[in-house]
Amino acid sequence: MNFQMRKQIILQTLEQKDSADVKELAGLLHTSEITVRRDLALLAEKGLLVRTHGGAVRPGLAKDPVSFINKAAVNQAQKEYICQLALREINEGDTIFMDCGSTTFLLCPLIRHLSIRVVTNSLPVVNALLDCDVTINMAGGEIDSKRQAAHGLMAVEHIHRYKADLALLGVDGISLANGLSANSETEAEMTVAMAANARRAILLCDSSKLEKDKYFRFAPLSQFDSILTDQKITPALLALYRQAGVNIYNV
Amino acid sequence: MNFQMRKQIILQTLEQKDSADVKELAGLLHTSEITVRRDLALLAEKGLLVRTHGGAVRPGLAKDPVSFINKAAVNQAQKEYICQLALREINEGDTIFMDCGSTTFLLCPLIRHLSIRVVTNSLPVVNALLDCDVTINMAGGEIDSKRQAAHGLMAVEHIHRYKADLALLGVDGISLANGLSANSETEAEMTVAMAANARRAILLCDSSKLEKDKYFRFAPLSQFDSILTDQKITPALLALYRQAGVNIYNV
DNA sequence: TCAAAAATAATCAAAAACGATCAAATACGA
DNA sequence: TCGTATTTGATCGTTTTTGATTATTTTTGA
Repeated sequence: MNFQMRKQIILQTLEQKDSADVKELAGLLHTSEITVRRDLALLAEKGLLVRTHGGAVRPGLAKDPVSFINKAAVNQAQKEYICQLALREINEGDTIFMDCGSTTFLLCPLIRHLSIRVVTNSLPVVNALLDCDVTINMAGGEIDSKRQAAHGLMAVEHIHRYKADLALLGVDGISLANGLSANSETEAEMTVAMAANARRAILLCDSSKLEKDKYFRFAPLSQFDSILTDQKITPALLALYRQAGVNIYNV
Repeated sequence: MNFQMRKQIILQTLEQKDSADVKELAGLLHTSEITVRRDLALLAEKGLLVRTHGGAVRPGLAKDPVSFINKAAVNQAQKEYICQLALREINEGDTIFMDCGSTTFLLCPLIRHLSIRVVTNSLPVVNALLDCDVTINMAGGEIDSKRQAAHGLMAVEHIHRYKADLALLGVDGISLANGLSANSETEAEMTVAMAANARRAILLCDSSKLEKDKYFRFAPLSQFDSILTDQKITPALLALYRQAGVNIYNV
């Protein structure tokens, strides 16, 4: 058993299990722990793995988990429910716009295995979709540190260069009277741009945001194809929206 | 049993088992170990196999699976030294291009307190500069999962929309004879675009990459203002570069 | 925070493999 | 058959790899 062979087995093991410890590898390779350590040091030097105390992990695993602000925790159950509804709207091969909402972020784990193309301005979404079957396209521009997303002229221009089958959009507030409203103009701009360049634009909106107006009104409901919400919405409100001609779904 | 016959058997054995040792082959070929070694040396010279201590492996097996993530760990001390040199080139108020190299990534912690604007195509750089005094602008486009960076037409176009005071660029290989070379065309494209749109373009290049040619040659040294490297460079090499008119610094 | 346990790095020694050199065997042509 | 060239094998000093030992560092749990 020479170094090349051990290297194969070590890298293969890491590929399968993400990590391995020195004892385990020594047994697997029928060699001593010191030899394993030496091998790991060599492979780490080439960046083929990352050493840990007692073993090694795949390089991808060691990259610092980016600490994204997790608004997702608020109303998470409802948001995850909405994600399930959104998932049914996605077809293999689609190109999809996803904005920087917390709901779209929660959708990411559910679409990693799909052969689709995602165009987004959200850093957390990009991060959640790295190394999977999804082709990612990020809109460039000035980065808003708070929202961890690209906004502004360049970002909007970027979106206008693409045509998507579907836009999945979060929104801060919706009301029948005033349509969509947001806490920030730049975010609203992005929502409008994505909706304008997608064949279908769907709003992901948990029931707590319905009939809430935020400070900046920016679009009528008629510009969107449908709203996906959760089961906490009252039947009366649901009926009211439908009566107004809005396609709103919670099942 | 002549050399041609042995060659057949050796290559066939490697094809079947991926590797073989000298003892084993000597038995198989009914010959001495020294003869096997001589055969292996000849075959290795032609690239038909790769020698190891005690035997040989198939050429494919010895190749390192390319992994771009966490190259930062390789030669980290030298790279951090280069970052110190680069830091001196940056002035408050500057707009700076930074590409997706591991050296530029290591520079991030050192510039978080500066009031500058950074335009980059690298996700790790963006992440490392979130929530600090730096204004970040990310180039949009298709995301290369391996390199964790935006590349391609849109990304290059994005860069061309901006003008920077300084471009800090990593590079895979530099040689006096062939100039800059890279492992990937898309990365080279970005390097060229950034250099073209910056008042000063500086190469960050640890000494291990000097006089190394990678597979894609893409730019002459004359397009760059200077090279920053580390102290492991030999004085002879340093003199050689300076004699050729290259501004190269390691202090 | 400290102390025990685990893992590591450093040093050294042994074993295996290697390269160089030379001698023997073999093949080949005149 | 002889002489030469090529291939093969043997020997020996050198290098590489491996494993053992011990001191140091890192981790972990109180």
